[in-house]
Amino acid sequence: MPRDLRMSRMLHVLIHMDRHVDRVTSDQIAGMISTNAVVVRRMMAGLREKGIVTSEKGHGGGWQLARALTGITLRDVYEAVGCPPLFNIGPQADPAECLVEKAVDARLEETLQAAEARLLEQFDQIVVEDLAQDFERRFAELREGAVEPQGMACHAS
Amino acid sequence: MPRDLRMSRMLHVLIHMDRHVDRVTSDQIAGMISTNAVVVRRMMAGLREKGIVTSEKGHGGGWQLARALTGITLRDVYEAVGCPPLFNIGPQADPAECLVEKAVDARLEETLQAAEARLLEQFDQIVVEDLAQDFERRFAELREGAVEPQGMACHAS
DNA sequence: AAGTCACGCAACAATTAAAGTTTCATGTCT
DNA sequence: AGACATGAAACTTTAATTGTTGCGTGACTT
Repeated sequence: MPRDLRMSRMLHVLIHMDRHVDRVTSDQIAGMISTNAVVVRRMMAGLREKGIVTSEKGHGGGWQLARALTGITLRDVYEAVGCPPLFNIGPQADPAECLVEKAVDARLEETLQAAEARLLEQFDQIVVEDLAQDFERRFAELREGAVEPQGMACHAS
Repeated sequence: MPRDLRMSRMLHVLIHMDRHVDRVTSDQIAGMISTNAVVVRRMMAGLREKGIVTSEKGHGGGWQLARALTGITLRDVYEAVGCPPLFNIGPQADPAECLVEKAVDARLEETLQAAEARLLEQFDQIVVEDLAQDFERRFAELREGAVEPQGMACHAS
């Protein structure tokens, strides 16, 4: 299995929603991240449950941001997409019988847990607005340079 | 896909090899970790290339430890099994065109890289002997308690 | 010299979770 | 009524580890 892209994709979408559009449909979002509307709804449902976005059915409906990007941390988004396992390595899931294996598993788990805690702390300290400003810095640099600024808002705008 | 178990499994095997047996066949190792000999050879080949174990063909052959456990770090074992990706999450592999996506991917990658570097430092500072002593502590505690010490060397001894 | 044991290697099948797809139902605006 | 958009269920596809089978090679035993 390749890596879990949900968090990365949702961050991408949130910034577009804040900077470029007021209300978007699942189909438009699907265009941004090269997938289809059902996959989008699946992921966005998690964001809605966390109060990050709202959805409206029917004609003229779609998705809207519910909070400013300054109030959304990477941790919020990570949890919104269902807290997928952070690590690809580790001991087997079900507890071992062998004492050697138990000792190995415990130490490995402990080390990974500590790393996970540190990473989640990082996620707590970064808000999506930080990433949006990273984008604007890149955009400004591109305009200053000799190249014309194409691809600013990918497929969406 | 479940988690990558190779590192955990090889740590388990190395401790058994040091504490319980002098020379083991792939089949015996397969019995320890509940798999078959081919899977074992695949993983052990990496350890051999790193100089951690040696192998001998033919009658009476098998695998032997080449170094003391005090000289083998978790990092060594991690690299020996091929440096599998540590994280299950992250941005997509191929570089994005959209500037927003680029900014998101760069920041996420940077954060994960930092976490990876910290974790690998931890792996550098733990030697397999440390885990072996964890095991012996557990074993001693079990003998002191009222329970008989079964399952000391799992299926192997 | 024959036989057995054990690694080396190549090719293929099984498993698992994310991602992708299809279909239908529900709600809302014009 | 009709068009649009989300909600939800069921199924297929994909990618990587793991599991399996078969054959070749080397080494010890009798």
